[in-house]
Amino acid sequence: MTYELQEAEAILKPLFEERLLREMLQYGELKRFSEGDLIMDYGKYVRSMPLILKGTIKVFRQEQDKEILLYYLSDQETCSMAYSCCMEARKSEVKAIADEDVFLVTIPHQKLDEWLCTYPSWKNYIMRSFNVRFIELLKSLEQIAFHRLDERLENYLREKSTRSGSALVHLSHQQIADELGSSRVVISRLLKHLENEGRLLIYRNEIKLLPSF
DNA sequence: ACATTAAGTGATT
DNA sequence: AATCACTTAATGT
Repeated sequence: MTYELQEAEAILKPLFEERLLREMLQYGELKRFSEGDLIMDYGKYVRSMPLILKGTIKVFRQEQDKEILLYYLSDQETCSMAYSCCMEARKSEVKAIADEDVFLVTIPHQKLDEWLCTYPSWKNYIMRSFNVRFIELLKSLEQIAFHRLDERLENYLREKSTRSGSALVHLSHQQIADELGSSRVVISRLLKHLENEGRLLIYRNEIKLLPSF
């Protein structure tokens, strides 16, 4: 057994029952991507569903000329969009890019549906994934509907900071603008304002959140 | 020293 | 809150 298989097995073991785990390793394909790699693009047929073993993926959606970040996928998560796409053999409506090095296993579409009937742990996993994404979507809907950009920016920075466990967030104003669906100029202004209030410090490509944040 | 990229700012919509 | 046009500052070669 290769090292890759062992690694995959170790990660999946706590999630699924033994027989499903065997099938998964038998029919699934293990893939690795490096930071920045294009994993899925608009218009490509989705014939398998990825299950992330390690790393983070950003999922985007394009509407006219704008592109917005839909969500991140991380360890042990799967893409609900991919699920519905490949069940109906539709083309991808999203683009996925590796945010950091990614190790994943792809489940062929025939198995998705088959396992749903045979393995309770698979059904639970799929249901939970949909639920997690749904809750998250409700949250971002609430953010957009009820909070102004300055509040969203603060929440965004807070999340980045706690996620990385550091008060230093290394992102350019442009990157932040892209993720919040705003423009660089606006983000720069809001950040400047927060800096004047003494709540953070701005460096090049880096923002330091002060204790008062 | 020069080019490139990031950030700051006033004016306009 | 977005866009434009322009400036200033930081970094890379």
